[in-house]
Amino acid sequence: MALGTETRTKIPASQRAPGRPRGFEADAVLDAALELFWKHGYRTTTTRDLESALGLSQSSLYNTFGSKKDLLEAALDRYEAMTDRELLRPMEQSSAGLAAIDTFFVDLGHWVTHEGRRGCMLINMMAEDGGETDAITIRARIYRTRVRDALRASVARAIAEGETRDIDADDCADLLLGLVLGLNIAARGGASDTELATLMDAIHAQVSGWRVAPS
Amino acid sequence: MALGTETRTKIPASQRAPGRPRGFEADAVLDAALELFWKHGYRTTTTRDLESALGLSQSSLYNTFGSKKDLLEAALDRYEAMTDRELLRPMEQSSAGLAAIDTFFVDLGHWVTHEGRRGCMLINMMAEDGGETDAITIRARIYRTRVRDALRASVARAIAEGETRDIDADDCADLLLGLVLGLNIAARGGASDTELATLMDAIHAQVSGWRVAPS
DNA sequence: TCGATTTTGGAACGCTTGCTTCAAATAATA
DNA sequence: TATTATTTGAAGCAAGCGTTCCAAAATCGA
Repeated sequence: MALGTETRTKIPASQRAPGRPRGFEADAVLDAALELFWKHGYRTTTTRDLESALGLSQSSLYNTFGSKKDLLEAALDRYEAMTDRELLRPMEQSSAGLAAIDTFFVDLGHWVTHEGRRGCMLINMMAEDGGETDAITIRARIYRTRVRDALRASVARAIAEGETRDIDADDCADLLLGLVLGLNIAARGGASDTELATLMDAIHAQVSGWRVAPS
Repeated sequence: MALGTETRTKIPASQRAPGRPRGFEADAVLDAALELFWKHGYRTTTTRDLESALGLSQSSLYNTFGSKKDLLEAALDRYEAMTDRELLRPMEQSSAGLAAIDTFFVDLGHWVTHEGRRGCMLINMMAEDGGETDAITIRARIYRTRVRDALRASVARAIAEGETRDIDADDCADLLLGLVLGLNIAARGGASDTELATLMDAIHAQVSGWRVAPS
């Protein structure tokens, strides 16, 4: 019986397809975890919360993802893909100038107020972490740069097409990034609907003010 | 022996000056607690942290202030007085228009970056709490209104004195308040010195752009 | 069907949390 | 000095945290 064991070492364990299969799909679980971290924050989401919301035991959770921080990282990967797809690429691939910025902020407004004022998860994490975790700090910095560059490109397009009066693309992009951060914390931190709408209006008025001919 | 107890009930306990006196000054302790909450946040500051930093035992702490949340409230009272004195009243009492806004943002820049990027404590609390605690939400809302109104008054002064071109004071104030929030989260959330300086420059450029004659 | 290998549920661990308890210490009053 | 009222320090409490352990369950190649 106990013969023919010599072939076992040749095949990597990851390809031998042994053992009990998983009772869940990792991606679906990641999306559910993303939802929790996004809505309630990292620290306040406990592994017990995850257990009951994701429908799998803590042992499976740790067995699959490693640790709570690892799970957050994996969820953030998915989140970045989401923002890329739904917020940033549309602006980057648009041929419009100021109009692209307008639609970006409208989309962002929906994004951060959707389902109980979740804000932007990456900015939430950056605020919650407070620069203590390198992985988060770096991730947030890259994200900010990405948003700023996309905004700058739109402003540059507007300038190139003679859509605007004399403005500096970098200053505009920096200002808008600051407003993205401000809008996020306003949405997340309990500002009223009125307050939020007011801020959105002010941002829109600002962008409109860059146009050559007053609308 | 057990005689002459009839006078005891006539005098209120708070005025009879009995018992062992405190070994600390409440105001100094409040300032130290404020420091901790400001720098490290509310949740991450434990009662043991307070115990060792304030130099008094937890029993004294609870005996004097009630609870951790009560201590935060008392510390926030002091913080509000600080911001009033050092940030808001100078702008409110200034006779300048746009220049008052410029100095406000310079002061704010120092304020939020001082001693390891503490940000503005009230905005920190509003972000950390996420609209869950009414006391915090209301306090933050009042503060935002206060900042916004002071900014609006300065813009209105600039308009009245013909310092600016055609702008709307309310839109400007809302925009600037959004930038106050953005600057805070940038400082608190691990943005680099360069990034912060860049944002400050963009804000300054924005305010300068409101002037009639380009500087 | 056997043995190897993995996942699963549940219990448990060690640690930290906000808060309380209580006897000892301290000081003004009578 | 005895009484009374208050603070203080140390220990302790129950609950919650992230994480680990382990026997039972489930699958596949042989």
